[in-house]
Amino acid sequence: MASVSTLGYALLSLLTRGPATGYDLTRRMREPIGYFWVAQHSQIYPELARLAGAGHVDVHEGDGPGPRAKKTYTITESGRSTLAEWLPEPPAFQPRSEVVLKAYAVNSADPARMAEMYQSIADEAAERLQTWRAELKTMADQGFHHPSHPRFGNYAVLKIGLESQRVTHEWAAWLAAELREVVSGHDGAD
Amino acid sequence: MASVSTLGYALLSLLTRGPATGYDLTRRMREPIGYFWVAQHSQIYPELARLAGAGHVDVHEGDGPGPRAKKTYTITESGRSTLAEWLPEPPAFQPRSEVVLKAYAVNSADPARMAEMYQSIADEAAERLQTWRAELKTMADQGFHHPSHPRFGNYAVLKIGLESQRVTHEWAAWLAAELREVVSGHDGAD
DNA sequence: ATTTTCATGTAATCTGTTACATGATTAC
DNA sequence: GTAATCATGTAACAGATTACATGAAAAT
Repeated sequence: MASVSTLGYALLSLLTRGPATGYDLTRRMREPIGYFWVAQHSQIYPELARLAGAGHVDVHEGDGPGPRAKKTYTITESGRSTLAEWLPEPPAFQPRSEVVLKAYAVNSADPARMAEMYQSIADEAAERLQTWRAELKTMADQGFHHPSHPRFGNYAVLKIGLESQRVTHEWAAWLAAELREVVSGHDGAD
Repeated sequence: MASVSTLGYALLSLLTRGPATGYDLTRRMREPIGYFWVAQHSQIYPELARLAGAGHVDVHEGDGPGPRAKKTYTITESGRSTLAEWLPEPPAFQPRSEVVLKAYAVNSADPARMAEMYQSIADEAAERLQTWRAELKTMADQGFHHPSHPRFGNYAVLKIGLESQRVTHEWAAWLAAELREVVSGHDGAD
């Protein structure tokens, strides 16, 4: 009884949205769950084979565009119940942010260059914030914001994605401004 | 010229706060940078050896409590400049949150149990929020909030940590409330 | 004509976790 | 006396990234 990895559960979650090929899943792993969970196709293909071996997904082979057959995966009852058991278990926190790590060591580098870097982070976050805000609105218009809607999960993920970008934007902009103050020389003692 | 891993840079960052043993670094890797970067001692010891081999840290061996010598590491000029070059480079985003992944699949599980789980997450975040708020105040009282203070990095990390917990708290509480509504049956159509 | 998209796989490498292993000193 | 803290290491395994490899069809 090979236990399922977190990536396996991520794939099962994606397959609750409907059958898909490994290729499809690689793309779906970007929006919106990809804002919080990433995987390359080289990781996805072997994992799908494992899930199929465990009976959590069914495979249908058809003609492919390239030299190999195209495989469409469908979640099975076993897959659904395995997923349902895993979901309410207390999830692990997994930090690890290079953005924040660099802030920890911020005074070990040139403040002007660090200010530039954090300003870029702030700008990118602001852009994402705008895009995702529009996406969230579209989802709400489609009724995804109702907790019983089958795509409520997409809505919930985008919602925290939005808030995370807002926090990143505000924090990075603050940090960039503080660093620019150091550069300009007047430190503004309070 | 073996290039330094992200963990290596994390250790160099910690060593800018002063010399330390691998054991010390394992503990320092918890507060506050540990809120955003974690590592076990089994990963830290070999990495310190690599940094020493590359000349980024100096080692001083002394009497240890156990069968082996106690090694105290100090960052070198080479270590400082390597760190300073890495810092302004655009950092990689590394998502990967089990908490959010589970939200993506939230309607594949029992809503009552999921509501409980997210309520726990919300409660834990609220607790951390309180603790970290107090810590941030202590830091500000010590002058860490000035960008030229050698421990400004600690302050900056704690600041985003706080905001992240706030967002997690609000989002998880919202999600738990929505799920409880599903359980109680009246969905409140808008 | 060339690039992008569709589609699947493997190999080598790197990163990270869990478990094993040792032993002195200090606090309860 | 027992548990926690100090202190360092290795081995086995699991998870993830980068690069290699193939090839048709559609779009530019």
